[in-house]
Amino acid sequence: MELNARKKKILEVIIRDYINTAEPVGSRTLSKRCNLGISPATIRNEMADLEELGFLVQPHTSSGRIPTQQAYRYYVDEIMEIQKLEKMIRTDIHRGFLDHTTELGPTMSHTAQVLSQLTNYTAVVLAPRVTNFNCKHVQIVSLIKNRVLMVVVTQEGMAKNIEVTLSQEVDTILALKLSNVINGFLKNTVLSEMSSDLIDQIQELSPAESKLIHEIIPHLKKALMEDASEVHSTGLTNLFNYPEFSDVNKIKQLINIVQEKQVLSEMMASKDGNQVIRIKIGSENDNENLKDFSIITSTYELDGEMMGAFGVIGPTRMNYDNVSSVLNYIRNELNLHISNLLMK
Amino acid sequence: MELNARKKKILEVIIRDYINTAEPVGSRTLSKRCNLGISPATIRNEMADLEELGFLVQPHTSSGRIPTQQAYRYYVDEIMEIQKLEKMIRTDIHRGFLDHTTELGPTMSHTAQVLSQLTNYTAVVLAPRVTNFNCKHVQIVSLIKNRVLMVVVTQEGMAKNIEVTLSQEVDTILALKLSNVINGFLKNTVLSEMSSDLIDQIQELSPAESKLIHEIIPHLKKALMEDASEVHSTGLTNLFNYPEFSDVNKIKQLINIVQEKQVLSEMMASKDGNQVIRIKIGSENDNENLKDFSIITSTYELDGEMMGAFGVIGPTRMNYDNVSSVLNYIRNELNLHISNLLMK
DNA sequence: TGTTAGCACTCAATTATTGCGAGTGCTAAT
DNA sequence: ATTAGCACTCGCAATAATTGAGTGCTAACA
Repeated sequence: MELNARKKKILEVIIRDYINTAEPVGSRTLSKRCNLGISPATIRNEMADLEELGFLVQPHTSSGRIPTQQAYRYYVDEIMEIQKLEKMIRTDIHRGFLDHTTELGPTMSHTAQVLSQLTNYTAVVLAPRVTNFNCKHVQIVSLIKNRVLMVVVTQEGMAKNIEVTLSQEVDTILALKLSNVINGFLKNTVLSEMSSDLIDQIQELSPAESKLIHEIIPHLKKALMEDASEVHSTGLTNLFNYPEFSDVNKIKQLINIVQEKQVLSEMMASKDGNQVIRIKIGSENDNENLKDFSIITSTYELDGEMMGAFGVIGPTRMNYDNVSSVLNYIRNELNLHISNLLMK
Repeated sequence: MELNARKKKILEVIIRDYINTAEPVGSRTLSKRCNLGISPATIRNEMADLEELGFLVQPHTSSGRIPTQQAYRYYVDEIMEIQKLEKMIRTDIHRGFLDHTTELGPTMSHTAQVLSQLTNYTAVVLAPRVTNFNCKHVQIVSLIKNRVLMVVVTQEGMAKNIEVTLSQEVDTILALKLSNVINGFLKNTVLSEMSSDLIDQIQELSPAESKLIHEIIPHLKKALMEDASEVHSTGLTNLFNYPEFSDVNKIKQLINIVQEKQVLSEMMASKDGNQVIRIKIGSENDNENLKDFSIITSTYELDGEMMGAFGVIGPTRMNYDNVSSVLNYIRNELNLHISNLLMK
């Protein structure tokens, strides 16, 4: 879909204006704002064209026009360019990260904090997942009686707790022994490939111990399959200030989204082409609750492998320029600091 | 403050009615509802008295009256009695707990779930704290380079993770040794009493190891001091349906409360007399954000010692009867199931 | 032929007007 | 002490009038 330069310009100004004010924009006000020296009448003609092409709609006859989702999509694809953030802001962000990157958890919540503050929307950050394939160490800790805690440590130095109840009592000594068995195994292969046969081949186990290992392995596998990566979110109330969310039902939707961490996590982690900044506008989102929102996400990496995702949820009338710039820069920062925290 | 029987009855009916309908209640409708065979005129006189005594207010001249906070307080103290829940509901709850009490985390979130569902308000549950005094085992797990995870296990079989960065690299072997040293120490005394002098007396340590122990202990102490007990909350959106929360600002307040977990946790854990069910109405709450809400809390115990708290946040026009009954029963259930999960 | 001024028209939003009804306080009768 | 009766109050909902930003169309113009 191609537009001539003037239509493009007009569309741009309309979108920018509407993003700022949330008010339908009319030909009169527009002719003042865009210095193209065109009269309102001409603009009206162009606007009529743009409406016919599906870029604009009128909330009611004889009101200004507002951009459609298609318009935002066009704007994002063809008009806007990701700007570099101002030097001052960049250094501010950088300093903030330096103060909060000694541990993984705080880094994640700080990221969410910064995101929501810089964009004035709701921020979501997905912590790195602990999965099957990069598990380098398992420590079994006796809790009480037949309850144990399994701590799984990944190659990158992340940890995940799994609490289970076993059929027999496990004391500290036994817990240590079980840990050793599993870790010995982990030297040669990955957890997901540990089968019953392999367990039975292990020499030094008593029948009771063998039985425990047989119980433990499926629990480990199962827990590592679930991608229950932690989700941090902030700035929920930021959106309350925008007029489109003065409706309590919209707010309900938003809260439902943020609370369904599982869904959110899957959605954000899903790859979509190779784009660094992914923009989903309104109904482009699969999730029913997100139909009235736009969401912009990005990912952070370690040695080229995707570790986690982060992004911003806001109205479809979102400041796509600014958010993209912010995400872009935060992405760099995260990549930088994550590689200090984790290692391959 | 004493009221004669009739005034008391009238006040009761007004409160009950207002709790149900959120509408100011007038003398006419009242005379029908309360079968005391009194005419509206008489009721009007009584109501005027009750207003003078501070139990009722009129939103505007010539409308019905609504109860004041003082009225709710009187109702809670002098009128209402905690009912036993219906048999059917009791068994329902009990069954539900049986299905969700194999682990501590799920038990907590299930409790929150049940609470919010039974009351239709917002539920909050505080998981047991892991503190200094009942720590029986510490397991140090090497994460990567100089980063380690310390798992603290309590007498009761709860665990807490503490992630720290140390000055030297710690491998699996060293982590084990450090764990042993600390656990050896724990046999005789509690963590909070471990001093520099005592560490230096330990024989088997190399200077490097000694240095690490010197670093680790303060981290442990500090982490166990913070009472960052986990907070589970559910049913945030339940309150949205009540007319008093159709205002976005009220909702903002609520979200702020629930998000400030630290504050919430302190508030709920604070003892207040020896009451089993604690009721705070509107401005009886210290927290500014809670001034428009009522909160009813209770605690669960293990061997007579308080483990955690749970409760419900709702409008001051809260169904105090029902919520109290529910909390009362849930408290018993929790005490029962917690003692299966944890042990002294 | 593209642009613009002018004009009649539309329609949401605001303000004013009215009527209704649930409620009150007061007084006089029971 | 209680109650019926009555005049009065005032929020609320419905209706009507007003305003104003915006449009589409037509005719004139460069």
